[in-house]
Amino acid sequence: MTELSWTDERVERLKTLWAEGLSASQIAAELSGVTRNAVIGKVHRLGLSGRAKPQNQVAGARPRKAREPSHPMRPAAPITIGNLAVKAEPEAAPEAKAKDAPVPEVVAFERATILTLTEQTCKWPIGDPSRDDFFFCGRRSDVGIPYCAHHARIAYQPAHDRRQRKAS
DNA sequence: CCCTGATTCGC
DNA sequence: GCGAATCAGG
Repeated sequence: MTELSWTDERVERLKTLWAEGLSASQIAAELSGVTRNAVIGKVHRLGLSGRAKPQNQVAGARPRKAREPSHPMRPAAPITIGNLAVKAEPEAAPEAKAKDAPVPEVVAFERATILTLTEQTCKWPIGDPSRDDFFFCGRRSDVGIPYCAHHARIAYQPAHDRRQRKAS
């Protein structure tokens, strides 16, 4: 039974995955038989977009660029510092499906910069590396370990597969 | 060039 | 309603 259409179940998964922050292509790879375009198209038709739903919308207003102001803090791509290869965390683990408290997790960062990184400095990236307000966690880490205990945990968590399919 | 989502428009 | 093609950005 390979009904190729947006059944309730499929739409549900789409919503869930989208809400979890998976990219359209990843979702497309997850749901067989659909391309990322299809996913995006459906997402828009469903009214989901940007993953942010400001319940109120001025009638008539058409905020073309209602995009998210980027993530305030998110490790993304791997970073290479000298001969130290720093891997950004694979995927932030969805705490509890937006159910419990968001958990502020405000830690005392040391605002380390590349110049102040040492073998014992946590190299967890904070912010957007392309911005000037970017810095590293900087707390003390064990020798040989790129992250402090806190971030090492996060970095190791997931066992998810990097599903990056290529459509033809 | 890789990727991302947004929008358009023929079906 | 659907999604490929296209567009715009990183």
